[in-house]
Amino acid sequence: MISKALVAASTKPMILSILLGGENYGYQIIQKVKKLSGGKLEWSDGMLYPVLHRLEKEGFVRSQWKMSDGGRLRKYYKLTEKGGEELEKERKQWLSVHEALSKLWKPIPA
Amino acid sequence: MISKALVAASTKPMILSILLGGENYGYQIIQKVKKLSGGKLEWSDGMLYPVLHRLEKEGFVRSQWKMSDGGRLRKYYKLTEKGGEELEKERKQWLSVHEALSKLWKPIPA
DNA sequence: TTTGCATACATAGTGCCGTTAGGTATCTAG
DNA sequence: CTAGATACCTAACGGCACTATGTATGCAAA
Repeated sequence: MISKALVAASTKPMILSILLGGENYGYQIIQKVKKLSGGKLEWSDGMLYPVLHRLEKEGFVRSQWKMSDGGRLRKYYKLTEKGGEELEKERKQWLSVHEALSKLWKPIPA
Repeated sequence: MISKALVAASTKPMILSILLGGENYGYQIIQKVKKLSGGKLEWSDGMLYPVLHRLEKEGFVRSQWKMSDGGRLRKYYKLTEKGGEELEKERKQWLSVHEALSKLWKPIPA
């Protein structure tokens, strides 16, 4: 179980990073996150869709309804240029914090 | 500037980690965080004190008023055993998420 | 000496956002 | 035909950082 705060901090960079690898639909993103984390991160759909809508509203992703081979309608999301820039900012922020925490977790400082 | 969500996710592990190295008072924690992050993380006191109170209420830290050499009263916080266990949980969660993100950020997968 | 800044603690109101819960619809397997 | 997975959506609730504000002390510059 991952804490709420940590989920909140990782959703945006995680989604943008996944979309960096190509377009995905919502349900697919949930499955990828689960697999990527080895089952530790299990997102609910009720959490994901509002985030996707917000990201689209802010111009970081763009969506498109498409018919899958199975004749099923899905909403695919892809990263925009602005979203790519945002991802880079998010990534830098994450790494800054991670670095600070890593310093504290290293038993023997240089 | 670090996003609100990322700050929220890192405050608890960061504070507990700092207290792992010995007792500290509030203002001191803010300064250490700033230094540790190279100035990227600048916590406001209005954010920190409620967190410390909450951590104490939950039994993760214990506080004690002490007179400093300069004759100044300060509230020192130290990690409890329970707080140490909590830190370990927080650390594992953080590393899980970090690992998942790292996979997405590695251009060439194995 | 008084003005300003850093130090040092505290609380209240606001707003964001994950969580929980509930709703609709299609596809597949038993 | 029915149960579960797939696939999308929204509303109410609660936790928590942020901002603003208040109090008090020590120190240095004007």
